[in-house]
This record gives sequence, structure tokens and C-alpha cells, in this order.
Amino acid sequence: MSVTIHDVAKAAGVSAATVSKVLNASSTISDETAVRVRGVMKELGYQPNARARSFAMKATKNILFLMKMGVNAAYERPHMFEILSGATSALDARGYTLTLKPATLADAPAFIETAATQKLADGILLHASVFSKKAAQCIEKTGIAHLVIGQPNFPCKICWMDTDNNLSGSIAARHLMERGYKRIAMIGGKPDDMISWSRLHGAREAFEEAGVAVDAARVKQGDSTPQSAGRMTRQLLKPEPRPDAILCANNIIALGCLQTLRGVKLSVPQDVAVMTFDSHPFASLVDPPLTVVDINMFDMGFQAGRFVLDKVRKPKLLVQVHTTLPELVVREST
Amino acid sequence: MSVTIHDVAKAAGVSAATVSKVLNASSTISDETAVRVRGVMKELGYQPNARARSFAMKATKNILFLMKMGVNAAYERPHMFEILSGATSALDARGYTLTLKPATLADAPAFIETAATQKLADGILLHASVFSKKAAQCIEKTGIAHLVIGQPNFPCKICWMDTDNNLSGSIAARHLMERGYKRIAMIGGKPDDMISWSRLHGAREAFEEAGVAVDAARVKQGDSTPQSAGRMTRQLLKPEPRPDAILCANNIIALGCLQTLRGVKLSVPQDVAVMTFDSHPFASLVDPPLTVVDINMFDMGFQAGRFVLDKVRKPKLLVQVHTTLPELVVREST
DNA sequence: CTGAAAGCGCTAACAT
DNA sequence: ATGTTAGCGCTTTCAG
Repeated sequence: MSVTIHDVAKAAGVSAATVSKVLNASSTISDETAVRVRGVMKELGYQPNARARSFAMKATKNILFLMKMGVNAAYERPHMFEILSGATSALDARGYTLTLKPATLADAPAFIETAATQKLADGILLHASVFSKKAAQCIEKTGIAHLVIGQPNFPCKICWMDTDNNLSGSIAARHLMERGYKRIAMIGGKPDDMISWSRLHGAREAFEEAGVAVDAARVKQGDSTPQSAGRMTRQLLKPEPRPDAILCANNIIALGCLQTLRGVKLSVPQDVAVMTFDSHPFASLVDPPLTVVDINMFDMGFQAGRFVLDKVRKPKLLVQVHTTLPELVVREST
Repeated sequence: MSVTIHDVAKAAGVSAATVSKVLNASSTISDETAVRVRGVMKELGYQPNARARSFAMKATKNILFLMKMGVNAAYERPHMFEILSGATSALDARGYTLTLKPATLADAPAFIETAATQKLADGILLHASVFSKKAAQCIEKTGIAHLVIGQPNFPCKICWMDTDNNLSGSIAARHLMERGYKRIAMIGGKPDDMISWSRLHGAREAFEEAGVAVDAARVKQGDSTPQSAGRMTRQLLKPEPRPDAILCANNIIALGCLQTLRGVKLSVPQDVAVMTFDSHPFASLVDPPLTVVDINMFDMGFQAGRFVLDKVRKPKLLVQVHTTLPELVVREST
């Protein structure tokens, strides 16, 4: 059996309550005994039993992270894991742990409920991809401390945070205008890809505000594969005059675009500039390295970690913010 | 206050002990009362308090996962996260949770000790990159159920699992020979990159066994950046006759190689074949898509999850295995 | 087959 | 400033 609080108490000639108090840095303990007790703890190699503590205190010092997880998730959605890293770091720094729970849109609500009633964690962090109206109801009903990472696509009283994709788009637009590009084209992802949509929407607004017209015929939507991006690029190139800059909604689209451009012997950025969003997986590795508007996903996760902790301290807090500013990274494609 | 075991007991007209027994599917309970009690549990919406349970049972149903985590980790080491996904899935399927702990080579031993004495988890999973002799000592001393993911670079009695990189290399070699390539070149990573080393070593052995000589002048070592891979490629191309196949130790090297080949107007695979390992981040997206020997990292993680659970059941088990067979994926670069 | 009783190791009033 | 006393909610002998 390992050494308990009573062993320490006995060895130090005090009561268990006293030991508990020095453990929790209570102010009502004399320096003298505190030092002595701490000495005995060292000597005996005493380590408080985390399970007993969390039971007695009704606090786990643990946060649950709900996200989709499956084969290839780390390759296809590295951002999610970067966010996870950030959140874990933030929690770790404040003495909290993070436990992972694979979830889907369908089973997340049930799990939120379980987490709350079984008191598995002091709070939950969940990615927007597993968040639904039902999940929102569970959160409200149980009153569990929470934060959704990614803006919900319906209005609610739930706490969330997200980066501002509209802003990212406008930053991209401004850069393109500064460089003097006039005939702007865009390639987006699927219609229901909100991120893609917001980025291009933000860009279009910025262009319009500045009086630079974006020809609707130069705005294409594919399905975020290199193949489809290649097709869109070829369509974009046909009518004269061809665009002098193509803004791609994400890395994969940009890759297909770049390959097609190379295939028709157009050089980047001399003949056509290419710009996109995010630094990963390969914006910096392709040839030429791509100019992007990047988001620090680790930082987003880190902030998410701090926000849930704020929520566990102040349950009434309502956080709905755009955070983690996008950042322009100029490389060689513009 | 939420509903406890006593509320259920009272409502069902039995003792708390009985409720506990139906909860744990004890065989000494009559079907009749079991059904009745379960009915009451449903009715009252009873959910056992996980904290109280783990305290009473001295078991957390939780496994700790120690790994390096920092900015860009998800982008630079996606494999680790894919393994994490697999492990989480395996544990989740068996009713265990996975808690993440950011660690370094230096602080891992201390944390292993804490985890064991504070009983934070029933077992630990740790990535080889945070495993050291000191960590091995802590594990042996505390006797905690564990599994190291990745073969330690020193002999020890610790449990580990890994994929067989030598075997991967030999599979690559066999494919290249089958395709009839004769003048084989190789580009490896840094000298201390064991994975790179094993892959190329395994390939070389397979070539030698088959009587295909690999000219030492055609084996280069860089530092796993596209730039260095580019330089190596140019060196490889200079002496006549030039190689007809280049085996790259990883994706990044292959990318640099490919870009350089394109730069000097050599076409792949007509002029030179290129082959590498792993499907990610971009082996399938570049032009031409690369033939690779791939490893299913999710599966590795999944197996790792099962192994630790085996260890928590049978602490004396010694697992040291090469698992998760490499798989040849032929695409267009060979 | 069921229940009473005794903890698991720690914290938190409340006395002193 | 310290100790006493009661639990936290569940499991687990051990009787009956």
C-alpha cells in the first residue's frame, strides 16, 4: 500500500486535517508546522492520491475534448490536432488534464450528457464538427462548462470561439491589390464548406469596397480536390484576357491549380499569381512556395483551453468571439 | 444534487449494495430484482458517479498518453497524431479513456512516477521520442502498466511495439527490382534518424541478397529538407550513367528530389523512377503520384491501445513486437 | 440472494 | 493555529 495522508500525519505528529491544509496551502497553518509537514512528506515520498482528491473535492481537474477521430484524421484534418495540442498545453500549464473522446455529430449529445451527470470532467471542449442543436440543448440543460471551437452555423447561447475567415479573405484581397493584380479569379470548395465560403466572401467584399470588380465568371466552385481544382483552373484560363491572380480557398485547391498552371507552361507568379490560406500541409514546400494568409491553430487551441477554464470558474460567462488574428505570409507565388 | 445509488436503492426497495451489484452485473442477483432495479435507474435517470467509482475501485479506466506536443507538432509529426487516434479508438471501444500529457525526454520520467504514485491512470502509453533509460527505470520501479510506441534504441525489459522499417525497405527494394531498375540510388535523412536508416538499410540488404549491387557513391545522406534532397539529387545525377531509380527515405526528401528532377527536365518515371515511404503528407498529391511503402499508423495506435490494456490485465506480460505490416502502394512514379 | 457495515483517502465545517 | 468529526458515492466482505 502506498503512503497516505494519515501516515504523514502520524509521522509529523499532527492530524490528517493539518496535512491536508498544508497540501492545499491553507493560510491558517503556521509556517513552522507547514515546513515540518512538508519535510515529512518528502521523506516518506508521499504523493496525494489524485482519485481520492477529486472525489472529495468534486472536481476532476480534467477537461474533455470531443472531436471526430478516425483513420486518416491526422492527415486530413491536421488543424484539428494542432488545436488539440494548443488546448492541451494551455490546460497542462494550469494543472488540468485533457482527455480525448472520439465523437460524431450523432453521438456527441449523449456523451455530453454522460460527461455531465457522471462528472467525468469539469468542462468540455468540442469541435464544431460534432456540434449540433441537440448538443446545444444538452449543454444548456446540464449547464456544463463548455466551449465550441468553431462558430456554430445557427444562433444559440452556447460559448464558442473561432478565427475570422472573412477577415482572412480581406487580408488576402488587400495583398493582391497592393501587388497590383487586377483580373482576380477565385476557386472555392464545396458549397457547404463554410470556411471556404467565408474566406472568398471576405475577399470579394474587400475588393468591392476598394472598387476592384471581381468578374462573377472568374469565381469557381469545386470540391476541394486537386483534380477539380485543375479543371476549374483550365476553365478560368480559357477566356481572354486570362486572370492575373487566382485566390484558392485552401491548400489542396492551390496545389491542383499550381500543377495545372505548370502543365500549360504558365509560370507563377510572372504569368499568374496564386495565393491561398493556411501554411499546411504544403504551402511552403511546393514550387514556388505559396503566399498565404495563415492562422495559428495552436494559438487558437491554447486560447480555447483558457476559455473553458474561465468558464469552469465563472459558469455564467458568455464567450462568443473571433480570436487568433490571421497573418499574411508573403512567399514567392505573388 | 444528482441522483445517487441510495436514491435508487430507496425507490426500488432494496439496499445500496444490491444496486451496486446490478450495476456491476454480479451473478448473485436474481433476474427479477435486477430488472426492477434497472427500471428504477432508467426512471430516475441515474448515472453512477465515475469519480466515486474509480475511487472505490482503485481503477480509473483511463490511460495516459505521453508525447511531445508543441507548435506545429500536428503538421510536422502527423504520424504521431494518427497513432494517437488509433489508440484512442481502441481504448474508447473498451470503455477506457485516454488522457493526453505533453512531455519531453527530460520530464517524462518524473511524470511517469507521478502518474503511478498518484494513481492518475491505470496505464501509460508513451512515444519513443520521450522514452529514455531514466524513463525505463521509473517504469520498472513503479511497475506501472505501459507500452512504448517505437523501438527503444537500447536494450531493456520494457514493453514496446514498432513497425519493421527494415522490412519496409526490403519491400521497396523488391518492387524496384521487379520493375527492372538496375542503377539504384538512395537519399536518406540525418545520420541519427533511425527510421530513415532502417528503411535504407533494409533495402540495401534486400538488393545485396538478390545480387543487385548498390554503388556506395549512389547513397547520399541529407537532412530531410527539400533543399538538401535537391542538392543530393543533383549530385546523384552528375556521374554517368545516371541512376534509373531513386529511393527516398521519406516524403519530404522525395518532394525535393521530384522538384529537382523536374527542374532539369527529367521525367518520372520514364527517365528516373522515384519511390519513398509513407503516404503522407503528400505522396499521393504530387505529380506524378508517388509509389510508396506505407504504414497504417492508425492501426499501430489501435494495437498499442490493445496492448496496454492487456498489460493492465496481466502485468507480467512482456511485449516486444514488430507489428503493423508495411504495405506496397504502387502509383505512377515507378 | 440480499443487506449491514466498513471503508477507499481526502476535504471541510466546526470546535477548541 | 490545529484537531475532531463527518462525510463524498460507491464497492465489498461477511452475515443472514
